[in-house]
Amino acid sequence: MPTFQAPRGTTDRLPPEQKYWRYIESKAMDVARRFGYGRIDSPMFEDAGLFVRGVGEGTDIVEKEMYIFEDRGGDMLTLRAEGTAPVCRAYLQHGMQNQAQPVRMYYICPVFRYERPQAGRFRQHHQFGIEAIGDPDPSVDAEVIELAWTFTHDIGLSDITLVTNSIGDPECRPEYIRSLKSYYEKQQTHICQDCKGRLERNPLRLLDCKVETCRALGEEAPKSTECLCADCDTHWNRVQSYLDAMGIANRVDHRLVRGLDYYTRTVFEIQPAVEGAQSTILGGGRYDGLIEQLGGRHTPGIGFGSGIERLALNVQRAGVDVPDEPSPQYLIATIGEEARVEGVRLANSMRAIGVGAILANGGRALRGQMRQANALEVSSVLILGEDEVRDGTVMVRDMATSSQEAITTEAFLTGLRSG
RNA sequence: GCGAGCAUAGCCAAGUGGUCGAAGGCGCCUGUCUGUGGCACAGGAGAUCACGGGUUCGAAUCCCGUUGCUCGCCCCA
Repeated sequence: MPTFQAPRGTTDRLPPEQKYWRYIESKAMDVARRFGYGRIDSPMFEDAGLFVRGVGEGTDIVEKEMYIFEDRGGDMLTLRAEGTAPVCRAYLQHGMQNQAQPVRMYYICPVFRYERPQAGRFRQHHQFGIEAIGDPDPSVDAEVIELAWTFTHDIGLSDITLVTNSIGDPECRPEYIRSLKSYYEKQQTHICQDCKGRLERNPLRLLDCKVETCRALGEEAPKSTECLCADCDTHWNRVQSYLDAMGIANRVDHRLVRGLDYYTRTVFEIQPAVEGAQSTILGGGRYDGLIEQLGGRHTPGIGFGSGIERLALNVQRAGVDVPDEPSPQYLIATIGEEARVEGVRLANSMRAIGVGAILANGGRALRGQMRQANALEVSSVLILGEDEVRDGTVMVRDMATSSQEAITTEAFLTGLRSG
């Protein structure tokens, strides 16, 4: 064991894995561009109260998963525990209610939660997320879901399912929760120990219990979509008809509820086909009460978050053909100290005009330097020895064809400049 | 927070009490080829066998503790 290791639940992302991230991030940025979402980067830590007020005091995230600390000035801060609350905070702080609504923003950033790590779950993970704030219209729900669906397909995932539900709003949800509770209270003897606690603390979560008998009960439980008030019902039906119009198939699952308190009306997730507990790759919903909760005027909003580690895992599993990071183009091999100086000078000139060049390990024989070129998969090697230094030339060897020719250094650089 | 499994070089790993001053493979370095890669061959470097304690004449191997990792539950991306 080395003296120091990356902290539990964190990982080093090494060069060979970078291509997956570059791929996913570039697809994310491109889909955001097409839908008119602008990037926002918020701080990695925030006032602890932001998450307590936003996400909800009773949630697991706030209760036991936040990285919370007091800084040297005595402020209570929290490493970003989720993506939506900071964006809403920024919306308020910068007076974005004065922009054309909705304000569309996306982010790619790390998220921190103190959890036991396992497959697809980390203490520091990364999310691509979007938020559309300031418009209650169901077409925005449909747009956000369309963006999610487009994005997951753009990165090459096709064996995935979109699951949707509506959990109502403050007007109709209390009534729904009452009927849910009374249904489960009659089944007291059949539900698991955890669910007995949920009955008091968070009745909605009774629905997504994994225990077999509880699952069966959940199937038969009252459905939130059947208890919606008139406004929520209209909203829900419109979202569904817009999704229909776009041909986006979704499975309505009345057991889909989400763990953050701020959700209202539309909630949705995208799940891959593979079995496994940590399978959800994207999840979101509407949060019409959140901005008010954070001290602003009543402002509707909707968005989603998507875990990049889980996306990368699924991209690899699906065998998606991800383009390789470009390998360096030129390696400069030198023989002897005089040539070494020329090599340093040449590399400097090449880099100055924007061409990639790396100097071979000079302590090695030419043979060893060539082996290095091969290992690095460079396309060409520039060889500098006594002859080249004397003649002011460079030997350009094409590694694919094994052909080489000497040309003057000046001509070589001119060739590079002209492309 | 709860439960289970695992821990031998950078990576994969053999080994289940003495023949281990630890096999093999990948990777790395050198040479065969004194200025030329991929292949082959030869050689080399690299391991407090996670850490601490115990049992034993003897421990990588058995026992206990610690730490770490992995997987599952909870929850979530």
